[in-house]
Amino acid sequence: MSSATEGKTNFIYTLINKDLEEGKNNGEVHTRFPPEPNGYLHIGHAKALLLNYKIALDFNGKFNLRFDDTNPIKEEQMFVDSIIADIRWLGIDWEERLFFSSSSFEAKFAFAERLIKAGRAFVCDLTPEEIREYRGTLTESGKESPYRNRTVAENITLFARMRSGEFQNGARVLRAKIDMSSGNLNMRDPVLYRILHAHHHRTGDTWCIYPMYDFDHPFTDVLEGITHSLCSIEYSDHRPLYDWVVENALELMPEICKYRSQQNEFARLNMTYTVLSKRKLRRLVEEGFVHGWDDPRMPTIAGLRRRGVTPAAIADFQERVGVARADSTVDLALFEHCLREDLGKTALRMMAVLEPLKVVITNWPLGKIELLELENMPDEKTAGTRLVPFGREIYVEAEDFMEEPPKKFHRLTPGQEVRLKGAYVIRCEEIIKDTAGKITELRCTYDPLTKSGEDESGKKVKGVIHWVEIQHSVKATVRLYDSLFSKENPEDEETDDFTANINPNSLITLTNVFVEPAIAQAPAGSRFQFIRKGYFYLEVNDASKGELVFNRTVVLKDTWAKINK
RNA sequence: UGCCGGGUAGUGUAGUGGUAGCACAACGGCCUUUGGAGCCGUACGCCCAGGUUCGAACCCUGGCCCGGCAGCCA
Repeated sequence: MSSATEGKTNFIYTLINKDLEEGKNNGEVHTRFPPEPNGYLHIGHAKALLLNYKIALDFNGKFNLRFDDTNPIKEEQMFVDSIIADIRWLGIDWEERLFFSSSSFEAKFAFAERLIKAGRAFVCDLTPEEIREYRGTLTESGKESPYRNRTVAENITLFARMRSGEFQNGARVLRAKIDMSSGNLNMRDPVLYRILHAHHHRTGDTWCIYPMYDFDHPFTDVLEGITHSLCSIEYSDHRPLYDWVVENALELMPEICKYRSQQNEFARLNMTYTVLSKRKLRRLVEEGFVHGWDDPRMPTIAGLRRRGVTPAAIADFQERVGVARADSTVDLALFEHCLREDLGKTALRMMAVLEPLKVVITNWPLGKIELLELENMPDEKTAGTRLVPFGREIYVEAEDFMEEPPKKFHRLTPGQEVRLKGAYVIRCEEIIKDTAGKITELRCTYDPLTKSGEDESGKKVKGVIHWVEIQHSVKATVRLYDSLFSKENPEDEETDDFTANINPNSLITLTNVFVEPAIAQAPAGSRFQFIRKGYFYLEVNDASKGELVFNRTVVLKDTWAKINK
């Protein structure tokens, strides 16, 4: 046991430690992350990815990035690119070990030939429908293919002819000769190769036969020297077949197969208020419920990135979630906690008024602007300070004023003073309304003795609100994101269609937002805490177009909202 | 009802024969120029029933409940 793994206790670390004690694979630990390039990575993939990566780190081993590209019909180079970008962004380093299953198709073909020669594989002419019928059912055993006893020579010839392109898609397959009466369907002479006349994004038209996952994956693991091949629970039933392939690889291809790779399964991630299946995410995109795979409401890595989520928060989340074999659904609140924790110690505090209410401070001299020095992070002095202009006309948050406040409302009311954050204490003297009775402006007075940091008034006000001086403020657009679904579990509940549970308020766009001038100087990609409102990601800052767009990453914890319920 | 896997606070996860812990959430309080952060505290759990044992979350037996599997997908 290495000291690096102390403190981490999960069944995978336990089994790896045991393997190490037993001296398996020369005491090496080598993991991999094997995405299929047919879609975008999401937070569930990040769990698997980081798990594999950290195992390699913790056990002083190696980690490979490998694209499982054995099905040219579904896979595209575009996804290879996006997946690589996402994994890089997460901070994963695969060093020089970027691999593609398709790179070793030739070795796999040779392995298949040896299986044939060993009498352990055969070319089968049954149609797909017939193969299904012959396979039997969950409760009845299958029956052997009439082609099962072809001679080695005939099989070799037919397999070569499959490769050379003589047959149409689906005409023939190569199958393993295992056991048609096995209780495990995967062992009932599984298909190893199928004919697919399709252009592959890497091998082009070199091949018209492609290996199946169950044949390709274990063999590739062995080739790459993977010691621990982690996958999700639904592959448990495939493990005997995985082992069958590994055993045969070791026996029949000893010149290139040295490692006894082993598969172990863990439960995939589920989270409340979202869906994590490629099929469902695809529906959200294709049916226009979101604006694309990288919509900030999507649980995709690309979406989370635009949302303002940090790689550190994702990594922290992955560790806290842990890993086990039991099905589980993690509370979204845990993810949000990880976000706030990371952002809380890295994001500068700034002021922005999302829904402005004009306040005129009647006893402030006309035209006078005072520059106030505010801390960028109150709990972290090294983050420094900035100057914030203050003047006669400011905006405050509309919700921070109430004419007839409920009990415990600590903000601005006709009878109650509040402090403007980093500035002065003000009192509301007059409410201006339009003809409809809507409040359009407040007339307030300030107390000159209450300047922040040099208060001589002795006043103890309960409330502190944020504000922005109008003249120097910068207008911005803010996208308020909330969870995409309004139900903890979007997929059960009474409806049979998860899209019925989409949160109609998952995106609210505010275009009349005013931010303090310092924020407008920041480059796109910056993250801020808007005081009292939440964490925001500056997605676009294009001065030439006057465009300033923020995405809300996560709200602050809100005790008042809770009291109010 | 074939094969495989799984059930520890609300959620997630430790603990593999010796006082059931941790985190998030919840609740109460303190503190606060963010109703943020921080601090202190409270409550809640071994699926059930038998058995073995001085002693069982852990071992045995029998139930119950949940998940996966019949692509030439991965």
